[in-house]
Amino acid sequence: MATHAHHHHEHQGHDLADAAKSALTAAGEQWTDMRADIFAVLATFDKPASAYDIADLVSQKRGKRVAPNSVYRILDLFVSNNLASRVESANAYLANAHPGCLHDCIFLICDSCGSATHIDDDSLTGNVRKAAEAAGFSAVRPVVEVRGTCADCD
Amino acid sequence: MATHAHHHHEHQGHDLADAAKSALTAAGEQWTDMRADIFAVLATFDKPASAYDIADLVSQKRGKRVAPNSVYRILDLFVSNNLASRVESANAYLANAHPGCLHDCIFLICDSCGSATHIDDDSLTGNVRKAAEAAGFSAVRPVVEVRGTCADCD
DNA sequence: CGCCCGACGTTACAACATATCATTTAACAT
DNA sequence: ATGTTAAATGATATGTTGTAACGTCGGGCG
Repeated sequence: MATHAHHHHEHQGHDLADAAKSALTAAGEQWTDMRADIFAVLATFDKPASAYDIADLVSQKRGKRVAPNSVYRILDLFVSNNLASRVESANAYLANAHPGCLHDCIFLICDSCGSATHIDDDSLTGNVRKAAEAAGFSAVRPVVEVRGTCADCD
Repeated sequence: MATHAHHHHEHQGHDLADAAKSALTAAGEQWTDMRADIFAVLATFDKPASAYDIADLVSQKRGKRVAPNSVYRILDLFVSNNLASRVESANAYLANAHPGCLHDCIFLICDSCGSATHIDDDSLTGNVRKAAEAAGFSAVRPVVEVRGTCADCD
């Protein structure tokens, strides 16, 4: 794997794991071996990873079966703390490249190769929030995803 | 439930079923008893209905087990022809109040009561499409949903 | 009639998610 | 060090959602 291409403020590899650890501990949660392993595996994916995918890989890595429910517990924790996002239209998860920094994420998922790219557009998601609030909704959490075909698969 | 509030151009009840039938036949598809039953059941819901919910109700209605499989097939057909929409964040389906008329729908789903409301905002979804296309995606299908708490549950 | 094709039935299974309770580990006071 | 408590994880079971594969039935058409 290449070493750097440090772009604007995104982490990757060990750097990313460190950032995740910091964000989680800053939130008063523990950074356990299990959590580290699950995060590490999740971070290797460039497409949304299902809890079962992760469970399998972590099981291999540890030489001991890790049950899906353990993975779900930790993924939920990650999502709550912005270390990861759930991609609703894929029933799967992605590591967040900028833990601790919170956005309403927009995901583009390629129906052909399954890869996902992530864009932030706060004005766009802000408008989604506004529209929901105008309709009387509160505590809103936008889910903005786009299914389509990526440039590589075109 | 109130009786009317005929707003701009939405169908309901028998009227809606008729519109659905027209739209489907216009697309060269058949309007069978099974399809009519499934659509009728789907249209009774004011919250996203799972394929299994529908299967159960249609089974009752017909006095004969209808397998989820059959329901999925027909729901897929409905979705393809704009008679219904899939709500990704709920793994469930909603009848479309204006069959034949195509929009990128925005759904607001209440986490408390589960009800869903539907809004159209073509400029908003248009911007989502544009953002995806700017990122090199084609044949895009926006998924814009908002989880939150509705006014009634507030 | 014989053929094809679309719709639906049947069965089986794969994939995703949660509930419940037991066990282990960490934190901390005694 | 040891007991107490709460958090984290393990184990098992089950519930929910979604597909695959193939069989049957009935209508349209040569």
